[in-house]
Amino acid sequence: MAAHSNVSTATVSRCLSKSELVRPEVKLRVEASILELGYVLDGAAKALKTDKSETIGVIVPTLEISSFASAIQALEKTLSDANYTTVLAVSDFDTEKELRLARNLAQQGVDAIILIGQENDDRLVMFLENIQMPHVSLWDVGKGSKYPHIGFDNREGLRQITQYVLDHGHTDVVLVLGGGPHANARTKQRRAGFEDAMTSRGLPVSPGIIYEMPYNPFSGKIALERIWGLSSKPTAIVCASDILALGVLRACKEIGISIPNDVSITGFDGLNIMADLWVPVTSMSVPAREMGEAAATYLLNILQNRPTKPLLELNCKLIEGESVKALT
Amino acid sequence: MAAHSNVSTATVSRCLSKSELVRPEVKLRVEASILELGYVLDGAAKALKTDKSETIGVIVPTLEISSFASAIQALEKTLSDANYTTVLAVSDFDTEKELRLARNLAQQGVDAIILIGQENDDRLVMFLENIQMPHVSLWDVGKGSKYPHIGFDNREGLRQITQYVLDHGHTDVVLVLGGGPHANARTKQRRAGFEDAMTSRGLPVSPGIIYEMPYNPFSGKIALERIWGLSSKPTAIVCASDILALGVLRACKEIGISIPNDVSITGFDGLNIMADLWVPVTSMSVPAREMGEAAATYLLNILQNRPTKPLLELNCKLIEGESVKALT
DNA sequence: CTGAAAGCGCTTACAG
DNA sequence: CTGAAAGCGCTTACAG
Repeated sequence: MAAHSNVSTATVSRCLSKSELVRPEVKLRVEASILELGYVLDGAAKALKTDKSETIGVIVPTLEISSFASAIQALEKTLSDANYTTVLAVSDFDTEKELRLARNLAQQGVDAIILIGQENDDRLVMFLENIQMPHVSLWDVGKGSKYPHIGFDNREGLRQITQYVLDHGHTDVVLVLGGGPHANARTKQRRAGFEDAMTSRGLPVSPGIIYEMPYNPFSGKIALERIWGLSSKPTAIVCASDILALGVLRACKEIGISIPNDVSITGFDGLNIMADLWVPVTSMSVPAREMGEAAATYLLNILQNRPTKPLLELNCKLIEGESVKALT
Repeated sequence: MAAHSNVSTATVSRCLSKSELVRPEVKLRVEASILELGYVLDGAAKALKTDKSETIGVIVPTLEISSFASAIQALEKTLSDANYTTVLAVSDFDTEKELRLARNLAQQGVDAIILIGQENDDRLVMFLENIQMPHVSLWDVGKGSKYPHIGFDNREGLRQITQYVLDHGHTDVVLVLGGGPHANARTKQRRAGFEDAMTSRGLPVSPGIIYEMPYNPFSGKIALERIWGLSSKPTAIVCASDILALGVLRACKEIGISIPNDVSITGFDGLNIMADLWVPVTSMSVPAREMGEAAATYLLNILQNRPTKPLLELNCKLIEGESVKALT
């Protein structure tokens, strides 16, 4: 390569960097050789020398939740516009796998790591701190954490949507919550938000009105069946996530329960299809793209030594459907 | 690191590889040091030396089509189980960006590249062939291409679903097709499949019954408005993708067109929410996970010099909804 | 403006 | 079973 254009490897390197230290005629010669030989710079060698890979890792529980996919798409765009590459790892809600993936990404040489919708496991963040890997967590404002977070207030969001239900005259309300083995900080906050709204109205929150289930669409069905077996049925079911709401909805359809006439339902996450379901479901839209973009921008700032503010709180937005009936 | 456990770097390296050439006691000492010092192997140096990064690149048009996300999730799982890392790039349906991303991935040192739902651009595959980068394309069986493909027969799939519509007694059928700037081989095949079904029944296929639109949900709405403005309205609208069908469906709801009473609709892609829309939409399910898995397995075989078969054709599956009315 | 040379942190024949 | 040494392909002071 260098030989082919009669220059040193140093000059080739300078041509490839922005350096305008190279004489135009030489540069042209080198560029011709690059094209002719189909030369592709070896990123590994560059990374070894410079200790920068221009690569950022993302760990996400699943791609099958469309708001996670949106966030990733947004951050990938921001990174790729800055000539950074996104390295993707899917943890499948598995704390151990998450750690393994982080270790793997670190070894792979990513310059920073973005954690999306992370589980409630300190070891991961500790590991990143130990190896001094820049990082930021999304989907949570990380109250009480001193590590960088970009997210929204899950507690407040759930409080708002519950309040919306209460404002429609419901007093007999249950909560369906993703939890069990997947319980994480978000889950706890969402539960707390529900409780906030209830108690502020003087409504009792007995453990019996909270259905904590594994996080998948089948749980919604199981929850609905249990709820519908009660002697005194609630008038509204608040779901802490759209996936669960979808499961509840499907079960209602099967059994022939009419929404919102027989029971009202709300979701949370603002999945873009909630409005298109057979009953448009009232849900809370989450700032997915904004979080993705903000995370990418934040880390690019860090890596390029620009001043930046680490902890950012964005807003949810209530999306009104037709799944909540006003009780008079 | 090597000093800390009183061995050479060679021995450390051997401990990290599977090599059982190291005495157990030495190995223990080294492992203790690794833990104590929080040592993380430098992947860039390893890649430079071995010319393997154990990293595979994926280029996808968007993550916001859930079948693409499913495929990626499946392939990521397969790769990560084999200790490979997935590098993600989103092309946004942009042929130029796609090329840029491929170049970037190559430079980054990925060992192979998976192309998902690629545009009809030979330059990309040519580039990969030139630099001898192993690759495989998904979402198409690549009839007539000598390069590795894993996919399904788009033409046959569209033929089948059109046939299903015709079998329900429809003779006045139109096709809504993603195309325009995003026209690709798939689009052409789907169109051909529609034509196959029509002509096999002796039905005419005038250009006027094919609505080729940009690929997004808004197009569905525009198409529906144009179709509904016709003096003689069709009894069925075949959509070449679920996203378009969703757009058409939304427009019908707005205008107050009842499905399937006023008009029948079908989709294509088998997005997992089609069955949950306000009218469950008959669609063709695409083997997304299977393609993702097969692609990962195929490339792992290539990279590890195992014999493997490159061109694989999987099957679609008709998912019956309630969006097609039987005409008597 | 350009080149010679060192060195990034690994792996791997080669000796022993 | 272990170590000394070469070398992977870059970048970057340092000279000139």
